[in-house]
Amino acid sequence: MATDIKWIEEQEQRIPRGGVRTRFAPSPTGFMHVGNLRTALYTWLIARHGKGTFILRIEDTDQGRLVEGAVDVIYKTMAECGLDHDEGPDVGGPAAPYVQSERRGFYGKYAGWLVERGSAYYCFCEKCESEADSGEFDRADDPCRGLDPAEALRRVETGAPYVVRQRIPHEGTTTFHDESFGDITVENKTLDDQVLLKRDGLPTYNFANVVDDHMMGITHVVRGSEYLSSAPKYNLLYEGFGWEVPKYVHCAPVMRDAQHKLSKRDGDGTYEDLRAAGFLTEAILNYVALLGWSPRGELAEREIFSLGELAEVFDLGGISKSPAIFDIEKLKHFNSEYIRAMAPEAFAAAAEPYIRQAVKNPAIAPAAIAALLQQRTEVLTEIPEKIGFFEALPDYDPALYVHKKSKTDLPGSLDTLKKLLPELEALTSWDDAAILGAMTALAEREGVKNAKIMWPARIAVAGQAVTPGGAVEIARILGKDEALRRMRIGIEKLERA
RNA sequence: GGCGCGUUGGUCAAGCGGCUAAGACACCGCCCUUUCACGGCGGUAACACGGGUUCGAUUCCCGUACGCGUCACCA
Repeated sequence: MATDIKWIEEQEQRIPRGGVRTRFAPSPTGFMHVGNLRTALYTWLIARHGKGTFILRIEDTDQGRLVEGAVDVIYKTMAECGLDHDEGPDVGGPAAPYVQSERRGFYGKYAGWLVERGSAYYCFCEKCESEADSGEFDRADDPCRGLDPAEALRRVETGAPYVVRQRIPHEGTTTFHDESFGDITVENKTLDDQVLLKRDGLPTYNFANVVDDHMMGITHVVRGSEYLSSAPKYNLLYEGFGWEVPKYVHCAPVMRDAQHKLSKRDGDGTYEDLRAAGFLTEAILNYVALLGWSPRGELAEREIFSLGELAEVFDLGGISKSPAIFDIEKLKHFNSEYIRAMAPEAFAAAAEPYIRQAVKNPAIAPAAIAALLQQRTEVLTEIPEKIGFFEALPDYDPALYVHKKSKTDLPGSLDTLKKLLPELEALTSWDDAAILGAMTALAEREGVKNAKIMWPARIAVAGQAVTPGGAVEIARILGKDEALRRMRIGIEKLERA
């Protein structure tokens, strides 16, 4: 059971070197929540900023928590977000395989080697665990730690069940450097001899991570700050192996509110949910990028960045050390900015399903409504409720005709509609210019402000005060017959009122 | 509880020894306008607290408080 040094050396030769290499290493346990997405984004940005390599690695060692289809969600989300990877399970690469369960055989060899190097040891005591839990057992007293190596090896070879533990010095301190947190020093005695290889021969996450990151030549290890306190142990592990320590980049968590981290059970906590809620991928990425990172210097006031622009300006120093609260209102703002910046055709395409959800009338072109909506839509899902009146005139309260700013009242509105109706009936063409012309001409003839004509017209035609677009556009889209029919209804209503 | 990390307006945040302490979201007001929206202008609102160091602290150091993380054969 002596370590196969030759094998180790071969692996060493395989390690891809040169340039920045980062990896996103999710475990497929469900959907991608925002904090995860942000980690993926930062990891990708570091690679792209450094003209380096971005790797996708699937960490599926925990069979118990595997979720069906979760790997596909990861692929799909990454692709949709434009976070393309250069190496990964689906595209291969020099450090293949990229799925941890397919790397099973590696970890035991490395663990054995680490034991030989003196930085780990075989632990046979079955009672350690329960006794440690009950506080009756001090890990420092573990007899296995001091066991003669030859004796330990002999017991392993006889088939005695064991785990491999990291041998952490009882004295001294360990200092590691984090790119955003700086130098952090801890006393070694606060660190415990963590398990590296479990009784079933599989590695723990902490061990697999270090081995894989090394074998894949990762230069920047990006992860959540929940790993900050294990970082010293990682450092000791790298040192034990005699490996170069990568740069650490720890990111503060994304919070749902002051008390709660975003988690998968939160309604809008995942990328998928946000998409379903009507948010655009670009807006989500832009917002998430700024949740925990901000550009410095001249760019500090800027907020809108495309993915490519982010890659250009992203710097490790801009990463925040404190948790950020996810604010859906601000995301809405970003979303509306992105919606307004879209090409009209692109917006029409994105909005069409939502428009059709509310307006089935085949005579009405979704694109016509889309044009009215683009400048005033924050989230796509709010569209249906805004345009229901196109499908059917709501039964509205005549009081809507009273509007102080336009100086309209009930009798005045009735008068206006009565005068406007024949004018519109007489029109030979039904476009914005013609309709507007009829309305402004009437206003001029009556010697009143446009608003005094427009307001009653809007109410009559839409049956509500707040609408996308004005009376002219709505009348045009409804078509002459329907628009005039609604005006007659308005007149009836006013006569009865 | 031990250890580690953090703390600028309600939220995201700039600041990195000397500033009237940026900007954005939200909120309020005004203007524009064919309502709402958009846009323009303006406003309310912050350095957690206490000690130092310094000519001078939001900025550096030490405490306190609060928050987060971690102390698994889970990741």
